[in-house]
Amino acid sequence: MNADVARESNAGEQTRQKILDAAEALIIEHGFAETSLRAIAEKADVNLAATHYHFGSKQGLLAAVFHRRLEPVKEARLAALTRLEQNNEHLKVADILRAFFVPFYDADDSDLMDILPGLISRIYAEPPAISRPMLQEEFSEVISRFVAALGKACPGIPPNEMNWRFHFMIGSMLQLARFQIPIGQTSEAGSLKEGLDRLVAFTAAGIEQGDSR
Amino acid sequence: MNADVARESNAGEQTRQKILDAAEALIIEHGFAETSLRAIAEKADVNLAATHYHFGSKQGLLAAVFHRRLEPVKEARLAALTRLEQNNEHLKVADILRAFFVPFYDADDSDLMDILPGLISRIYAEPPAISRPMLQEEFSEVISRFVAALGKACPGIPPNEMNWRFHFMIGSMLQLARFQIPIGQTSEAGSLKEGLDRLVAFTAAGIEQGDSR
DNA sequence: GTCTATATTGGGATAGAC
DNA sequence: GTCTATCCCAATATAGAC
Repeated sequence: MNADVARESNAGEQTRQKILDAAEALIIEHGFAETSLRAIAEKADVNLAATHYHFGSKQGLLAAVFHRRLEPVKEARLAALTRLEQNNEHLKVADILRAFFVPFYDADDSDLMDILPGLISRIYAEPPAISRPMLQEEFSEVISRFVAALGKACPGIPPNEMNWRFHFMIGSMLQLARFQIPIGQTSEAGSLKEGLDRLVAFTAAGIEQGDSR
Repeated sequence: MNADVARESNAGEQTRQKILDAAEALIIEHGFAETSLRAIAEKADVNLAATHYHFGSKQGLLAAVFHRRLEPVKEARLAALTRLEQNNEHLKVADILRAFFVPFYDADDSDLMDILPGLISRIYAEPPAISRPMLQEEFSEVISRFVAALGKACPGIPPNEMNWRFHFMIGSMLQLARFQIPIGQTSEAGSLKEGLDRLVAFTAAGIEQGDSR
């Protein structure tokens, strides 16, 4: 993984990556509107003009930052679900949810594990005019496949209702992403892994609710 | 309600309110960082300098905007829970959750109903350095009282675990606040009221999960 | 308490040399 | 493809008259 970065030996591509890395870190920490191109260029140790050369505008940089991370998550989620469907006749809700969460919280690359939740929760924090199209673009396929799988696992729940439950599930997921531990709780040894288990249990209960199996 | 606004007849207080109203609307629509004092002054039809006179700085205005709305919500939530506890021996989880949600989604004043969800989801969207202290300040008492009530309603669940479930519940609530309908869903006649019922059902299932009653 | 006018900063974007 | 220098604008904030 990440061989694409190492392989690029020309200076231009390296600069591009440095800018993306710096922008990503600053956006996670401060949000998009609060992050200036100047701050990004300084942290990346490149010239300010390079940001415009590579990405055209601040908006273009935003899109690139997000797309670089979201694309692999999308693929991993779809692949995990496909694997699940091939190996089992009847899927359990908790397994489907895990296939959805794991590429997000628990990437193979442990650096990514620190990055993804913070980054995605930022997208959702953007004004709907910005976040809606981006989420639609990056996630509509994933959402429809997972909602369908959940519907199949819970035959009693109509599709429209399952859409809503999926919606609430996303909210819980984001809450874990934003604040790793509950507000007002003193720091706890338990890792993100423990939060993930709790998230699966909580959302599975909400999704299965009222279904007769 | 809102007699405090009408009573203030001196011009200063009227200006203050106009600024707060305008700022609130713009923050809900665009977010805090994206809203300029100029835009606020223009919408409020007051002079730019008046914003500084009344609130000192942009940050000060932010705090005032939020506090004006959060204080009544806090009081309403605590009062609703107290009323519930006085009239029943054993509370149902769904009723406790309703006492928490209703002052938020379903205020008496129907204008407020449009304002509160959008505003509160904005607070959570702010960088943690800003949102954490504000949420702690405004909500810690409410959280501890509601978590305690939920714990009493579900004797099988340890307090630490209930903290987590409460945390996830907040996430679902915010998701409904941010996007009134699920992403990718075509507009639906159902009002916010319908979403509220679904929210109660979803979160109650997650909170009661594993409890033996 | 409200206004006009202005100081000052910071940020996005671009031109043009190398 | 990268740099320096600069343009231009928008924004926060303040000074001082009324």
